[in-house]
Amino acid sequence: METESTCPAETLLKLLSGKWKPQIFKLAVEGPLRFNSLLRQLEGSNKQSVAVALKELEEQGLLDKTIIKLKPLHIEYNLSEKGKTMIPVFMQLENLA
Amino acid sequence: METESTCPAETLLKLLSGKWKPQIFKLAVEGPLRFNSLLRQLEGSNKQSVAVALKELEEQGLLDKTIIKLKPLHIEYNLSEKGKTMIPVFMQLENLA
DNA sequence: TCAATTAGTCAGAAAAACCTGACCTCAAAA
DNA sequence: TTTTGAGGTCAGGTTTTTCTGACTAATTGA
Repeated sequence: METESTCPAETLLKLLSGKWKPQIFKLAVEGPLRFNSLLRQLEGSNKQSVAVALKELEEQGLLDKTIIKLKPLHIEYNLSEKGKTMIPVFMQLENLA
Repeated sequence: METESTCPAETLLKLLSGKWKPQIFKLAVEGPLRFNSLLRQLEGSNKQSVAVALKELEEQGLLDKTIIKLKPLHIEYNLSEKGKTMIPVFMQLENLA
């Protein structure tokens, strides 16, 4: 993933660039994500790509990763505050289709 | 460039996916484009990539290609109506930076 | 203790995107 | 009539992204 650019919109588009990030982001808007169930929802995807996408979305500050220390101990990904600020743009994008 | 997707936002993001499309789109918002001058403005770019990006943006319906039959006969790319509907989203994207 | 589930990592291969340099067409200027 | 500028195309190679399959670690249930 490249980072530098002089065009702000380009930078933003890059946040959701990649084959799986837009879909993952959309699902994150709908609710918390967990690795294996996400993998099953993204038809044609694979562990590696989903893992990388999740890690990048987390590094970019769009998702928060939480370890849930209950019953079968799992990990949850939720939209961060920064992620939430992107919802309106994302929605506008959907309505343009 | 892939096309099919079930996520509308993804489809839209794809319209501006690729190394040069966001910059080209931005410049198109500012005014008509011509091939060689565009090439000079996009530092580090090359004929092939710019030609492909322009062709795709045109196919996607974001740019209109016009042959200007005057004096030195040239070709102009302008934002289409569909392209114009994307300006607000694009601007919002810029403000998120 | 053995198997299953969750959440990954890693190396290597395959596919997609991008770049380079040579070449082409058309029109006008020298 | 050779050169120049605009606007490209094309083959081939490099770089980036994505995918595959094997493997790991922690926890839990049988």
